[in-house]
Amino acid sequence: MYRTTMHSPELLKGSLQTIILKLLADNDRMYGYEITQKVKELSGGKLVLTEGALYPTLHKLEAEGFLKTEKVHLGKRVRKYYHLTPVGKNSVVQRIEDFEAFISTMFKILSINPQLG
Amino acid sequence: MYRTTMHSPELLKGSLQTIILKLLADNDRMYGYEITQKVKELSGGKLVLTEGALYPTLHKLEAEGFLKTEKVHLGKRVRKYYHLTPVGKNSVVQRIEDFEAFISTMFKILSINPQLG
DNA sequence: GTGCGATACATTGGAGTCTTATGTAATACG
DNA sequence: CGTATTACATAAGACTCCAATGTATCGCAC
Repeated sequence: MYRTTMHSPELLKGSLQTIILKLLADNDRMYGYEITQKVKELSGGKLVLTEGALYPTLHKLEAEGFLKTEKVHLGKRVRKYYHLTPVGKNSVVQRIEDFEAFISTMFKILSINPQLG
Repeated sequence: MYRTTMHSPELLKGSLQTIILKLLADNDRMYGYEITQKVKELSGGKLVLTEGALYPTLHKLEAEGFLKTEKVHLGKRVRKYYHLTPVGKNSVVQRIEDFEAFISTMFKILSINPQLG
């Protein structure tokens, strides 16, 4: 997926949108590069987003109405800030619930006790 | 992935191999249809494997040396039992550790408290 | 004795998601 | 000034899974 130092990158498939939406729910507005750095920080370096995964996903979430953008000029450079739309805000709650349901089901199948930290 | 009543089937991508290997670690030998039923049972009906996902995955795991098969004749029908190879047994432990590491990282990013059951 | 649901295997085409590679360009810093 | 970092982006391809389809047997009710 988005490059990881863990052994099974496939596991992460499908969670990138959830990660992005959650970060934007916590931080009001962020730009692409900032998201990659925040993920690296929060995961203790275990998760490193590639741009090839990030930007197409941001564009898709925007096209689907979950995100809005505003361009900010910094000297000659243009930075694109993303923030949640009202629809986006609702979907964050839903997606985290879905993720928790998924984990709960996987714990049952894999016989994992639900108190790992 | 393998059809689910949850809202985000994409989340499950990448975990099918882990599920299969774990079931075979717990049950010594199983055949395809039996695996679909066991997953349905363990997940409380939330996860339903499709054959289009299951059989290619079983064949792939066999080709990679994680599984071996034995054919059992039942009247005119042939049932294919799968069981873990020694390599397969080692990989189960590894994959579950990877899965737990993934969950741990996701919990950090999504600010989820690790005591949902 | 037959029709139907369940059992049991399998393949194919396609959608979706991510990776690798590549491209462009500005800024910071030594 | 050259190199790492910041910052955007796209394109080709791999990989995983789903939906659809195919074949065939078995158990049971009617």
